[in-house]
Amino acid sequence: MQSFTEENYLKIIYHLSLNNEGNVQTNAIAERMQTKAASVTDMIKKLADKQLIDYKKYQGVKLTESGRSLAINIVRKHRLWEVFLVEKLHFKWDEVHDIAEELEHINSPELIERLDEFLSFPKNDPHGDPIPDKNGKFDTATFIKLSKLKKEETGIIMGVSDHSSSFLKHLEKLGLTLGKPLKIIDVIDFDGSVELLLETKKLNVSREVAKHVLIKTSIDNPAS
Amino acid sequence: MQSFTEENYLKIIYHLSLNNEGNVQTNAIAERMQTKAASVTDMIKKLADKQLIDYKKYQGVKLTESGRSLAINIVRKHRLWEVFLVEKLHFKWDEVHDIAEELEHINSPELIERLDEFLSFPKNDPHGDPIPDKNGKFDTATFIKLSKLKKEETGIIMGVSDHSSSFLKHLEKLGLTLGKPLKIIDVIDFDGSVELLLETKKLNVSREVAKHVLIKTSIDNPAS
DNA sequence: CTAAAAGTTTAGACAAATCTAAAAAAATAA
DNA sequence: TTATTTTTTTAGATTTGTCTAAACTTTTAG
Repeated sequence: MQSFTEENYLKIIYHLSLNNEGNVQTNAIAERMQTKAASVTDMIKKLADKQLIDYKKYQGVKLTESGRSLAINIVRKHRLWEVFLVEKLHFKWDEVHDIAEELEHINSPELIERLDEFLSFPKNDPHGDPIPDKNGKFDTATFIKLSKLKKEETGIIMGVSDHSSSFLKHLEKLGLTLGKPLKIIDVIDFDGSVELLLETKKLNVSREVAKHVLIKTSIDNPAS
Repeated sequence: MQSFTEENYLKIIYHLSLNNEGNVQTNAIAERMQTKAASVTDMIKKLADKQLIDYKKYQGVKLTESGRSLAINIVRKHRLWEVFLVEKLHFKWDEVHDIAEELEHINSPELIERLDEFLSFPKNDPHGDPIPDKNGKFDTATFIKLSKLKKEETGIIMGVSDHSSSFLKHLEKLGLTLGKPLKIIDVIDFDGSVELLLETKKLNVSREVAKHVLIKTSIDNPAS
């Protein structure tokens, strides 16, 4: 069994390895863990001893099969608890991260299977992220950033790539919530902001925001 | 904020102080914490520094107001999670203790208030123990042990004073579950075992078992 | 009331996770 | 390709919670 700290390292290494292909660097881990590079090196050695990561000095790290499997299980727990908090306890989507961050370390496979069932085996968490099943399999469908859409294109909001409370609160205020359909009216050259029709409402969204909203595109009435 | 370990010490000191009136002894804590007396002394000093317990060398310890309040909050969380596990996730009453032991340390007052509401503000946990409200108040009604009842007396099973899985499984098998009404047919002199009518079923219960079943007595049809 | 037993504390050590400061390796730039 | 910067590692220290062994109080028994 792993300590909370080890679990957090594994989870962070997993998330970092999704963004960049190669090995994960010490400094990147240190930043995410809010700690110092020296501490990361110490922990890295420990995780390598346990065969949870591959590590060669100065070359960064990579999860092994068992390390990856542990990390995905933590992600599964985190996202299931987020669903519970939003669906059952009526928390808002910007309020659940920190609580799920604690709950994800509760160690009881039986509990998680029953929770999954209680929630009717959800496929996605309240931010649209896919929930791995108990074997670690999950939808890898990647959505396109709102900022990549062109004039006239349409789609549905499927997720976000920034989970900060301030960003989520802002989206809420704009009405940009999961499942909402939208159509691009125009992309403004000057600042890259996006003018769009959200259901029936017209609004302008900054490029910064558009970069973190994930869209499933759809064919917009091709006959017209 | 307290560490998990500190919280466990407070909780154990609280439980021990319910049984015997005086101060709680180092060795008693050590036994419950599965640790050594020397370790307990170290922790005791730390908790005393934080003004969570009163401590004089060789004299045992006693919770202060704030220590007691923290301990009761942990008990509240433990019992609410047990209700959740049994009522919502359909665990059996003998399966929930260890999981609740982990969940009780999750630190989010908002979470606990919402959980309480989600569960419709239960007054008792699955073993009949009272759940403190958010101000730390709770029913102090103490029930009588089944082993204290006399021939002809009747009552309802309200709780248990042993929470071990083996004991609870045994009760389940006998049909001795919360809310069941019973009447004493006879108390056997030889071994102190109790013959009783449980609803319509006659059965014999050992003295050891009877000592850990808690009863609310009722007047048994005094007219007859 | 003293001697033995029981219970408690101290002293010194250890493992886990962290830190600072300094050394070493790798990457980058002139 | 050498010098500088960036990144990473090592060395040594700190904190938390634990331990063993020994010393010290308190309680109990004769």
